[in-house]
Amino acid sequence: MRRRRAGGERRGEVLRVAVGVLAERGYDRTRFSDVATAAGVAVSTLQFYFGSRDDMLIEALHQSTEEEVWAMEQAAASGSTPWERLVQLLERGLAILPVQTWRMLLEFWYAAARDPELRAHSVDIQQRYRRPFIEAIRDGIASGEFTTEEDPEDLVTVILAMLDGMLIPRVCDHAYFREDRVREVAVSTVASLLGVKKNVSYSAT
Amino acid sequence: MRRRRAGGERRGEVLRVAVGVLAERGYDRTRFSDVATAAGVAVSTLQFYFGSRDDMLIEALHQSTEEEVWAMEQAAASGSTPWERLVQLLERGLAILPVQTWRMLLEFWYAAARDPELRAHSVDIQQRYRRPFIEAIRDGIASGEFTTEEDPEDLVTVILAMLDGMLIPRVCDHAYFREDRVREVAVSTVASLLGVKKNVSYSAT
Amino acid sequence: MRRRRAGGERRGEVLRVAVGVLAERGYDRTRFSDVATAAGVAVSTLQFYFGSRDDMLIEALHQSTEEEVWAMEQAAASGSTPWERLVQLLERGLAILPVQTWRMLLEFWYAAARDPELRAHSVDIQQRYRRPFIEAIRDGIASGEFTTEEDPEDLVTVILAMLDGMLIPRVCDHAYFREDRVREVAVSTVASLLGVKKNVSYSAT
Amino acid sequence: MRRRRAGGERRGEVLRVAVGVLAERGYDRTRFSDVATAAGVAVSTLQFYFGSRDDMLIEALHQSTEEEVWAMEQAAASGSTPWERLVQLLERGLAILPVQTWRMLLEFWYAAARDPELRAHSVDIQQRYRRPFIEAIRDGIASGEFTTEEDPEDLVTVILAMLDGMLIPRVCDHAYFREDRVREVAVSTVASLLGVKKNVSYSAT
DNA sequence: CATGAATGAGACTTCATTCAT
DNA sequence: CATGAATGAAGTCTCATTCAT
Repeated sequence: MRRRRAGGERRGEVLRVAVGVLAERGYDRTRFSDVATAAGVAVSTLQFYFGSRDDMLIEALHQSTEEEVWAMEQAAASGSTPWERLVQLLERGLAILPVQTWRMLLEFWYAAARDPELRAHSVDIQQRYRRPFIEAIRDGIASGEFTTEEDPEDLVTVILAMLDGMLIPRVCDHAYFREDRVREVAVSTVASLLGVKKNVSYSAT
Repeated sequence: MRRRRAGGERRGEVLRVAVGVLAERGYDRTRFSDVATAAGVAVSTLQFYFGSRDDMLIEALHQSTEEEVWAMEQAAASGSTPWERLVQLLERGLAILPVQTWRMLLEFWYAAARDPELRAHSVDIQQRYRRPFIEAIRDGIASGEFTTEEDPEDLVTVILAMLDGMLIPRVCDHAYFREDRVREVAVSTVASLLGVKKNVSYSAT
Repeated sequence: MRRRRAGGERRGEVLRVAVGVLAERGYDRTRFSDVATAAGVAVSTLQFYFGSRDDMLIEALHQSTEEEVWAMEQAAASGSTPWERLVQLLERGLAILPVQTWRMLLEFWYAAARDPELRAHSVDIQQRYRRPFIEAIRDGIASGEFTTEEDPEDLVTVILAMLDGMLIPRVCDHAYFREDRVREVAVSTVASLLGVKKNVSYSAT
Repeated sequence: MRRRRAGGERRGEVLRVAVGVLAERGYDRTRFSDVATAAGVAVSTLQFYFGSRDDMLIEALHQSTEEEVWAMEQAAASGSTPWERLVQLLERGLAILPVQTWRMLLEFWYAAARDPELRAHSVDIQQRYRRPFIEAIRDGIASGEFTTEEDPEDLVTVILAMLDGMLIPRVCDHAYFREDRVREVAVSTVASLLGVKKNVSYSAT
């Protein structure tokens, strides 16, 4: 079983360092000594804080995904109409963020593909991630703002796949991935999918 | 230096086994002994065949991605009109395949995010992966079959992101991912993006 | 990179054991497990102390040659006249010491013949080894005690070659090598080389 | 037990290659594959020729020391007076030869220090090596050409130690070792040791 | 609270050797 | 005669973990 021990106030700082190292090196290549060096503490201190190596890394994954979900929930709160909310959500998913953010997300999904406990967590994360999208679309359909015959669930699955799929060119730093152009195309894709008129809608952002 | 090609006929079979084990366990957790056991050969035989563990796994990644690209190129050849070709490509990307296939692909992108040599290969793979899509869209625009003002390059980036993003629910076995529904939504998304009438077009498949 | 200094007090003792094992078995045949067994510690402890096998052995070589140089410098300090000092130096080089001492010295020169870093060290060691000889001879020439037209540098090269050459019969335990007789011949050789009257001088020892 | 198998005519050439590789790399670091690469044959061919790795290397050591003894015996035959013969012997020992020669000799003594079989061989080699020196000195004493009260055996021990000791600066490529100067000093050392007048004698060479 | 010392488990790698052809 | 395929033995190295302070 994974323990979670207490520690001094530096624990929080060290966890943040661990997140960075994890994003940089990847789960299986992040050793205690990497984090220890980066944080300027002894290996045994990490064990004192977090227990085992897995505990440390899992906590780092939880922490960073939690932040990402929270950011998405915030984004949904900042628009008034369904389409505006949806655009805010898309903007967040399409934002130009430090590559570390994307690496960590990919890290999480990759790890969740094999670790049962992480997989369970990933189900939870995914649901909370999807919710604001689903609600925006449901609202838009209800109000007649959106026109579609598809189930909002499936629409969101496709929309989020589109966003998630961009992790790959981002972490691989693929040249064909032109952030600005892609944002526009992605938004207009969603617009056409929901029967929203592009010009009007996107200018709303 | 990475050695290439040593060993007799069994080498090919063993490589195929290595692909399977790699998909199952992931790069960093695939040990020589795992593959040796699965293939029924000695660990030292693997080293005789491939040189080092890394060489073995990288060759496995190359091999399997090569197959995937090849499958995509085949798919493009089987349609007559641009839209039919595009649908064939989408069908392949959306096909119900053994989860091992998706795991291996994610494995590849994940590994390419950190290994410079793999990253270089990933650029090449990605270009070849994109090409049939780009050509189909260019042809469709040229013939007037598709209506869009976006650059085909960016359209493909988004379309492939959509397909790639589905790797995540697939490898994590997320329940919200309903293969059949998603295929339909994805195809109609592309249709609407290119100004193709859904009903007519999708029935063509 | 070679790590330096880790571990507690036992490190020094263990290093001494390593010197012994190295003299006994030779560089390339001294395994971690040999030293570990001899020292009564775990193999991983040796790695904790020294880093790698090479680091351990090189430190052992440094340590023991250092001692040898030091002994020679001590010997030079114990004579008053140049000839007496020289005889002390010769005595040290000709002393009846445990065969381990000679083995270790041969080990060092042998290893230095191929390892660049050790070779550099060997240059330094050799210079310090030669110095007391050179000084004694220079002093003897200056005071008129020695009569020679050769450069002291070259004289020392030959004298030290004579001493070093005895490593071979010693480590091979060759029967023709009669310690006592050889000491006398060697000293009288040096005496005649420097124009010193044997009887008087050698009795001084 | 060490076997010695037969082989085609290339065996002799390959053995010569093995001698070179052995001098270059040292006993313990000379692998089958090193010799195989250098000789352009397969590893299994070496085993076919020589049996085991040890057999191959021991044979290489025997071969090269044999040549060295033979060269010394030749040198002794080329002088008429005892002193001339002795000078010829010294000249051979002091000759400027490829460093590989010295490396191989050191290799032999080093190996003989630990391998019982090689040690036995080294006793034999040493005796044959010493003989021409001893005979020259005995002859010189008998003829009154040399004046000494020491036992020729011990004199040779010291003289050969002087020559052997030069292996070290040679294989380590020490700068203080000035071949030409050292040859002169060494010969005059022997001259003074035997009561031979330097000027006359060395000019005889 | 935090750390350094010490260790065991587990993996990669090297390399001589066996065997069939 | 010579070689390539395949393997087992043995060693080094990495790293998480335990323990005493």
